[in-house]
Amino acid sequence: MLDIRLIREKPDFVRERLATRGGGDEKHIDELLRIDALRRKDETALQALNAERKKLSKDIGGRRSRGEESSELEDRVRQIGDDIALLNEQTSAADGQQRDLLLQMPNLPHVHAPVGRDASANPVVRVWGDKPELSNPLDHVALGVKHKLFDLERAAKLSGSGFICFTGAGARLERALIQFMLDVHTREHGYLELSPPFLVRRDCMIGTTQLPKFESDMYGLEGNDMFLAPTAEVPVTNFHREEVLRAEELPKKYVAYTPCFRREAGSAGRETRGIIRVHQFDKVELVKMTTSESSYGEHESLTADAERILQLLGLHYRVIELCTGDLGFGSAKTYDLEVWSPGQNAFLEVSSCSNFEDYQARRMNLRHKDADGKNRFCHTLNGSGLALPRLFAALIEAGQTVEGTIRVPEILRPYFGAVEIG
RNA sequence: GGUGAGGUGGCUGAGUGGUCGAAAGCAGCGCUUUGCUAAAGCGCCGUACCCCAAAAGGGUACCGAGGGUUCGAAUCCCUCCCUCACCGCCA
Repeated sequence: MLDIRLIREKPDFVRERLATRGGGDEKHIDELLRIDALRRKDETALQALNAERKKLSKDIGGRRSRGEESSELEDRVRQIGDDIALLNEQTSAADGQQRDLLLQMPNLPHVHAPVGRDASANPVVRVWGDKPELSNPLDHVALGVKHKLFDLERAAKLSGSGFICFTGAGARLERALIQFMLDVHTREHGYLELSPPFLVRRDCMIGTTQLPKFESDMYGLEGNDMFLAPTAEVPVTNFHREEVLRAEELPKKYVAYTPCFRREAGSAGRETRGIIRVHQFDKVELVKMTTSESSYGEHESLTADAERILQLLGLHYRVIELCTGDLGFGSAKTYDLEVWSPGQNAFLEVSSCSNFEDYQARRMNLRHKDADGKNRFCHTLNGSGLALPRLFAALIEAGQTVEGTIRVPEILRPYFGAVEIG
């Protein structure tokens, strides 16, 4: 969430930055300023009353211990107590309103973020590799059916549409990719592997900004106030919530494999063919916690770490930067990695690498000591490294041969156990 | 799920209604002493917010969380969360 002091001191700057998102959030700044001013006025008055009560109560204690009369003092304090109760209610109401508004307000896009309305304005940052030359390539659904890599009809019988059941070589390829990616990130890129819970508390979902605004996209548990994590970002970024980290232990670098659960409410019929958009999918996620000074450098290297997977697999991809209108709620800067899908003749998003600056950290109260011993909010970053179903789809489409088999990249051999499917 | 014991500052740990934001010790920082190391002595050493143009300074809140009792709560009562032990159940 945004720093109320920044809003107070530079409201025009905040308004201008928010306006680049095009979501109309800048309109709430005046309301926020009004509530903030009211809150501070009431808080000051409340503190004066508390000080008076504190002093008088001590006087009463002193008088009583000397056996003196104190009833008129007690009456006065009782009166003050009533005033305090009233003011207290007002200030905490204002405090709650302020917090609610701040939680609904997205992060400020970085000042250098490309300005644009939607995805069509996202600039391509770089391209790696070339499109494979395939004549009349099959798409991943046809390949999946042909080689019995997954069974969508039976998955629907179990859980409805939008679920995958990988089968045979498909299940093995899925597992091989997970293991391969975890090994690269832990052994070559220096991330510490976590295997976190998949169910998380409401506070964690607020911390990483899935809540309160996007609750309808989440799977919640009846009677438990817990949620199925929509991404490992939630448990991993919240791992150090409410902690004060030492500067020398930063950056923290974590990698985690988890399944991800998303209702995808409202997206029925959109990109829903095959395994491209589903309610449950596997993902390997990268998370970093850094200082404000190093976060943008760490953002570049995190993105490079995710790209490395596609390079090792020999898959053609491009990196785009999200423009202000397409940027995620909590992000200040995001690169998306898009892998080439020969079957669909399109690029598929397989990773989104974001710098949240201190936006999530402020919600989670995640801080670190700086050189002066002061507590400062960390910067948090994350990126998929990578998301499985789309990677899987691109991989089998790109690997298909004229003989009708699917070539598996050499580097997966130790994990998959074979170089070919079919 | 049941019963019992607990949750106090970076750590250990005292504190059962007032002068307690909290003893003491450890760790940390500064100074003094010292041939180095070590030791000793003295001082400093929580967080958030509010007031103040700012600094200096002042103030309020916080002893797991939230309510309640009281003139006054770390301390008494209630609910919840968490930890530990035992029982039940169980991969």
